[in-house]
Amino acid sequence: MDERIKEAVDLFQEVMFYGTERVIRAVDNPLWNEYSPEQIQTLKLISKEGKITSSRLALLQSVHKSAISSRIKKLLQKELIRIVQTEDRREKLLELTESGKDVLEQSDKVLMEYLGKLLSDQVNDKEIEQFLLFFRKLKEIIKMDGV
Amino acid sequence: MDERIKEAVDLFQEVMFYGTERVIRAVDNPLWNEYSPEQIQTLKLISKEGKITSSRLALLQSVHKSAISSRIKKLLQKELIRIVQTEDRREKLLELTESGKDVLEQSDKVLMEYLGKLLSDQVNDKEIEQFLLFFRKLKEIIKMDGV
DNA sequence: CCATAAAGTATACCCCCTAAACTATTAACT
DNA sequence: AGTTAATAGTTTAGGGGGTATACTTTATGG
Repeated sequence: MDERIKEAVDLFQEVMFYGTERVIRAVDNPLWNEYSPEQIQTLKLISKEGKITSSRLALLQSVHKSAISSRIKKLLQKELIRIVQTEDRREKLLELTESGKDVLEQSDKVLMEYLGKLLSDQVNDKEIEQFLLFFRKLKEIIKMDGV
Repeated sequence: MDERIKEAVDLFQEVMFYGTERVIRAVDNPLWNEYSPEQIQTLKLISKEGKITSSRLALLQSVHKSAISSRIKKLLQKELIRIVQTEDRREKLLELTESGKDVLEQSDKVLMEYLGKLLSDQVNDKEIEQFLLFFRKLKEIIKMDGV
């Protein structure tokens, strides 16, 4: 295999697998102690789709439905989401409550400040364009589009 | 804030936080069912440093020492690592056993095949150079160098 | 020589995940 | 229509991840 591919894989592993964890822990904000990254992501997905079912969440997060089930339970207890019944009485559509929207908004703000500073401190104007290209390509590669 | 920084942060979040998880779950190999990503990473770090203490592992993985303690316990039970006593009888140096080296080697191979294919399928020869540049830059940004 | 610091361990408590069993409801097929 | 199969979710058991705190053992430094 190409040496450069090999290096890319190493870097991919190092940066994506382990670096991400470090960044998440470095974001020091009360919000992140109160809600887990997975919970926040769930809010984000619900917000993005407006209303969503558990099964679709499981699909989007690549996770077993029982994992979603317990997550939903916690979000309901915290009153960040609510259930909307549909005609099909097996399924439950989920949507954000006002408080859920607030939490999501705050979380976005915190992250934007942290990462924004990180990026603007270390990436100059010329590089930022290439960064965007890179991230878009990366997203494409790991097939994250809508699922 | 610059609109492009904003987009970069969004992509960063999406790709790094959530995309990584998806990739990890997509790597379908018995090895990954037997050993957790954290355990593998621990093996990798031990291998990289030859011998290492728990405290240094905690530092490198940005994790509380008690988390390392339990991880080490599991790796010892699986006989992937062993303890080497030093003069300072408080500390325990850790090193890989033969079996630990095997596991690490296999895991690297599996990952290399999976990610290697992903990359070489979707990134052409010209792009790969830029990929390397940006992974290196990314690594720098999230301050992962040696700690 | 004693107080303080450092390396690890143990425990309690939380989150995340899977697999398998189970309920309820709807779709499908003979 | 009536029975069978599929689908949406929940629950439970079991294992991994993490934190904080208290505690032991061993060094270090006044």
